[in-house]
Amino acid sequence: MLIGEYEHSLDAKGRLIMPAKLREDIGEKFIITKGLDGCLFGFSQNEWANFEEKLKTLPLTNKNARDFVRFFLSGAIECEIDKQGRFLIASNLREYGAMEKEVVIIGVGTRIEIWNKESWKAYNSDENISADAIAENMTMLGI
Amino acid sequence: MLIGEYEHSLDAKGRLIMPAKLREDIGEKFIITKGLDGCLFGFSQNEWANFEEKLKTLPLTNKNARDFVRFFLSGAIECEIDKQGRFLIASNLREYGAMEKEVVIIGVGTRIEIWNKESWKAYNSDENISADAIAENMTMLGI
DNA sequence: ATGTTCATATTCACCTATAAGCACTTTGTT
DNA sequence: AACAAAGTGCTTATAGGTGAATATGAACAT
Repeated sequence: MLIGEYEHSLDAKGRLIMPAKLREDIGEKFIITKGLDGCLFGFSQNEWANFEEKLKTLPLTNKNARDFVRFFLSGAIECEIDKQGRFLIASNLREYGAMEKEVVIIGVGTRIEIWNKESWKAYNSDENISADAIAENMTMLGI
Repeated sequence: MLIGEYEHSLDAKGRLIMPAKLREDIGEKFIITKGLDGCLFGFSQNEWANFEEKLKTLPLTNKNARDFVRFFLSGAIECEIDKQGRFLIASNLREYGAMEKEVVIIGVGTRIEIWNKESWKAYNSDENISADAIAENMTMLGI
């Protein structure tokens, strides 16, 4: 189970440390791709395989399906963690996530998310995320 | 599995580097043809065989189906990657894709797509691709 | 407090993939 | 035969990716 929030920084070549606590669950090789709300998603190979299976069933003739598949597959790349615990974030993904130096990595159960630190702070600001609203949704889900 | 996004440029003779990460999966010889949404499609020999099979099942009696088959088969050409990792894009296909110099190659699972860089940027603009639509599709697929 | 260990940050050096230029070959045209 | 156009192959330069070494700093044990 991928959980927690970790602050780290990209090196000059765009590499990032995978927090030690996530390393085992995410695996030595994993996949990152464009996510929602301006972050990047990272999946373990197992989780990604599930996802790919679903994408394969979508019809080529449907424009909406093409868009969806293009978004995730063209944005995806396999990463490998090096001996020092780092992995490279491809330049197009760094650009998509507006990442320069300080980033936040969070565990979200089945995946990790990589955020530009500023975006993460903005996303978590009171205007955007309120504990009350979250509590309300919890009730809806019967938690 | 063909994934990722790569920016490269055509040389003066219309040749293009096949990104190192796609080279193994696409094979030394592969097929490119006219694609949808203004790009070119590229298939490995295996995937092309699959695709041809599907085209064969379409009813010749249906004008739409005839058009569809003609579109893909008439545009198709076999390409070979040279020692330096490049392949030639036939001039009619370059013309179809409005390609001059800067192009983007993406992996989309079973095929690659070759886009004029400008068209790709336009395709990915907010007006065209909405996060809401993607999120909705994700929910539908149970991701 | 001091020393030890582990995780992360930083720097540098090397190597590979790609870009770009040029020359040669082939093909088709006049 | 001479030429132009298109295709092929080689060479060199460079940016970006990769790996190693070292520095920093926090956590923990003595």
